[in-house]
Amino acid sequence: MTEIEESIAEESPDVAHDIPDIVIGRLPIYLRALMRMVEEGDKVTTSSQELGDRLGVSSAQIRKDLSLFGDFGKQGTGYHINYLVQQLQRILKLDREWPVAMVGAGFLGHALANYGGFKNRGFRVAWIFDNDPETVGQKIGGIMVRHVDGLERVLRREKVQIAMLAVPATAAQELADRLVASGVRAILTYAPISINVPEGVKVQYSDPVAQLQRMTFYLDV
Amino acid sequence: MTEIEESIAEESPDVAHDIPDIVIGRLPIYLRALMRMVEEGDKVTTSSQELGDRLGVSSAQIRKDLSLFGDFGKQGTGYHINYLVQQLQRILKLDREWPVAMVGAGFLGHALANYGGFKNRGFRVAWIFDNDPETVGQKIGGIMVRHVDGLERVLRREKVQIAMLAVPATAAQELADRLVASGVRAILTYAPISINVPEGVKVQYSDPVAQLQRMTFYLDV
DNA sequence: CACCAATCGTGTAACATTTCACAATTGTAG
DNA sequence: CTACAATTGTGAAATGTTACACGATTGGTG
Repeated sequence: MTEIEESIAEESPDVAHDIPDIVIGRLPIYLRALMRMVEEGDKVTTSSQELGDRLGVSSAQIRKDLSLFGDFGKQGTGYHINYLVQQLQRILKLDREWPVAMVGAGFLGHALANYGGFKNRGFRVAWIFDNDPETVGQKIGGIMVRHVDGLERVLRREKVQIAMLAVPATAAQELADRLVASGVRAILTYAPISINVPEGVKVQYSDPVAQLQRMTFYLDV
Repeated sequence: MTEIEESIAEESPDVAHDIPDIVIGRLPIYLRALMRMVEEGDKVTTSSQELGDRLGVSSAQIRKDLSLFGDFGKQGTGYHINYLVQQLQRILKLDREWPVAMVGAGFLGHALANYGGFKNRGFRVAWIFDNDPETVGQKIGGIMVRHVDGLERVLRREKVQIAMLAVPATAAQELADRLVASGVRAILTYAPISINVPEGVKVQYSDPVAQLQRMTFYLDV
């Protein structure tokens, strides 16, 4: 699902070495379902079976994925939900709040900057950049929009590692280059174009049209 | 594969069931890059090598993927860009314009409905639904927002097969059920929750937080 | 015309991922 | 205290995906 072209992962101090990226991609999904169970509050433990049923994944896959990081479950009873949430947050380095830069404050950047869903999931939109004089200076979700000219200085100074890119396709590669040059190591881009980044930088793509196109193949006329 | 199976596959009008979904997922990316080449307009042909370099994919993978659908290239010269675009559009059933329903006209649904990028890529936001009396009746991108109560009637009547879902997590499953019951077969959802749908219905997920979480694993602290 | 560089399509090998199936462990009920 | 149902973690088998390597074909050049 997901799109192709991601840079190769650097090693993490912990266990990162031989964990397949495809497994890493499933952990946020597990975490999301587990946090939902916490909210529901009607159970203390769950099983790989129950979790898998909710997510449409086999129980064996969940057990195997989790076993790459440790023994989190208990035979006969399953997984303690709160404990597993904690462990997944630790593995994914979500036991902190990452400041994120939003580049592009058009319709989409505006909507995402306002999105309340980052809270409690590890992220906070901390800076917003745009190149439109009308937009610069306005506040979005309590954050002042800065001119994109100051991007390098701010990101370097604040050691920002994560950025979201919501600019036109024509500007995406240049801005990605500037983000990388400013120390950003993870980019979530909404521009409908593949961008090239050096090794060690991760890119995730979100192109609604490409996602729709992936489904029409299966539709009847 | 035996010879018999091979010839059946060749003659079968419906090649869909032997094609891995992961290949289908790459075709829109190829198409996107090829359409960009068309826009650039400086070349008539391209090669699997050039395309792969742009996308960070091996040339062999591109050749193998395409070869599942036919022989589109020519030894020595590569692929005729316009022809390959046409073929990919045909394969992905993008040689028409699919009407899409947008469910949820909050910040995100609003932004997506306004997004100009659907044009010329096979889609058109044709209906917008919301449950907020303030929003219903307003126009977004020239489309009148209807009350979600009328969803079933409209989608059935218009035979809509594709929907985008931009509603809170708590409402997502119920609305997905209603979409499916109304004949929708492909759902692109922005709600941060896994939804369950019957066989034959495709779902694509776009949860910005999950995508960010997938990258933090690789970041240094 | 003969040669050569470019490039495809593809069989096969290598590698990656998922599923299976079961011993081991746990908590519970009688 | 024992029997049992639930459930994990995991080695091995099955399945799926990618990369390699090469014959075949093409168009261009001398």
